[in-house]
Amino acid sequence: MARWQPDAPGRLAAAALDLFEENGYENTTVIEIAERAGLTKSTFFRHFPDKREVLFDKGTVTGLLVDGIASAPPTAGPLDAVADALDALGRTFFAEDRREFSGRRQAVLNANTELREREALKRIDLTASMIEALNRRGVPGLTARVAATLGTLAWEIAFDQWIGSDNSEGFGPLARRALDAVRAAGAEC
Amino acid sequence: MARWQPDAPGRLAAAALDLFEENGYENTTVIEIAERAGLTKSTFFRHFPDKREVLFDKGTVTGLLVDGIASAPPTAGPLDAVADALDALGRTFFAEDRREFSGRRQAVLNANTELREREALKRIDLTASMIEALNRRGVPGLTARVAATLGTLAWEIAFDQWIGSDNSEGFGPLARRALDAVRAAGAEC
DNA sequence: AGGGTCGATGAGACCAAGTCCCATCACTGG
DNA sequence: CCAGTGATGGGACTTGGTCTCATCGACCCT
Repeated sequence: MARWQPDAPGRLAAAALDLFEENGYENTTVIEIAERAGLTKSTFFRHFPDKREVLFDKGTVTGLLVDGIASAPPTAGPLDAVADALDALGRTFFAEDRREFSGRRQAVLNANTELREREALKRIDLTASMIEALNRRGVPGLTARVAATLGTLAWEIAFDQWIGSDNSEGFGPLARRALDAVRAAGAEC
Repeated sequence: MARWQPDAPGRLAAAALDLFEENGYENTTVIEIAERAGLTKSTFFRHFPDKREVLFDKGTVTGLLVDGIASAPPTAGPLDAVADALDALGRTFFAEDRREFSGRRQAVLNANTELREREALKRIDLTASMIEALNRRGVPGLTARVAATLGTLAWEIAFDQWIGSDNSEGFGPLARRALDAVRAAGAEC
């Protein structure tokens, strides 16, 4: 078996996504994933702590969001800072070339409860990171919690639109509009 | 081994909570749980789909919340309906005699990522149920989403206070206050 | 060129979660 | 007293995940 080919984690992730699409998550074995990537079970678990994690990137999104919140203008309110961060995310991570992949990945996630569960945990941890970032801007506890929660909701809405529409206008603008809509809906509660 | 003792699921859940407190979730085996309850592994998995689920009740909370939202006065706004539902929950489920148990259980959940993950999924499913219930009241999509999300946040805040304080004033009032605070924080975003 | 070091991989034993099938027991009604 | 039914026990089996050790490949240094 040929060793030393580059980017083992990337090959494993690609193989996993393919197999999950073909046969479903539950009907796919870690050994099968590893074999398709030209590797072994041992190596799979050396790169990913468990089978689910192969579909999740390691904190780069969180980092981008936290940085985006931190670097928003000091005059910006909590939700404005979140909007800036989502916009930054749209420029760097949720770029057009990643849209098809994101859609495929999300379809796989939606099809399996175990994966949805992992996604739910990631979402909570992400929200917690946003709260911390807002706290560091001086936003008081509860306000930060509300802003981060609404920001996560806007993210979710914008993401669904982004992977759904064809002639898309990019994640950033969609997120801004979603956040405005959420803000408006919150006002009339 | 004595068979036919009553309430196998309850005995399993109690044994599990005890063992998780003593040795931690990861260091506890399903077989150990079953043995302490006077049962076997087979019976455990007959009552619970997996090891995590032994700490989660089967949808009664969701039912209570959905009913509470449905039976709120027609004039009540979305967040008011949610407040009524949380109040109903405080009267029927989060009663004083369940407080100590809830605290123990929550401590175990917080100590383990796998359990936090399951909790995160439950929270999302609960929020989805609340959204549906609000939709059935005529609350439009996005507004319902925001209201349910803020309601879940208020729940979380109130629950932490409820299991934390000693001379507690009950879950219902705490939830109402939390919801008001969340509403106020949302206004200044 | 050759030997040594080091990080990444392979191989396989091992444990626990979860599934499945079948035997067995206890309670119920006739 | 006996047949039926539902809950339990028992054990084989698959898979996820951990661990340890051997091995390989690249790079470095002389």
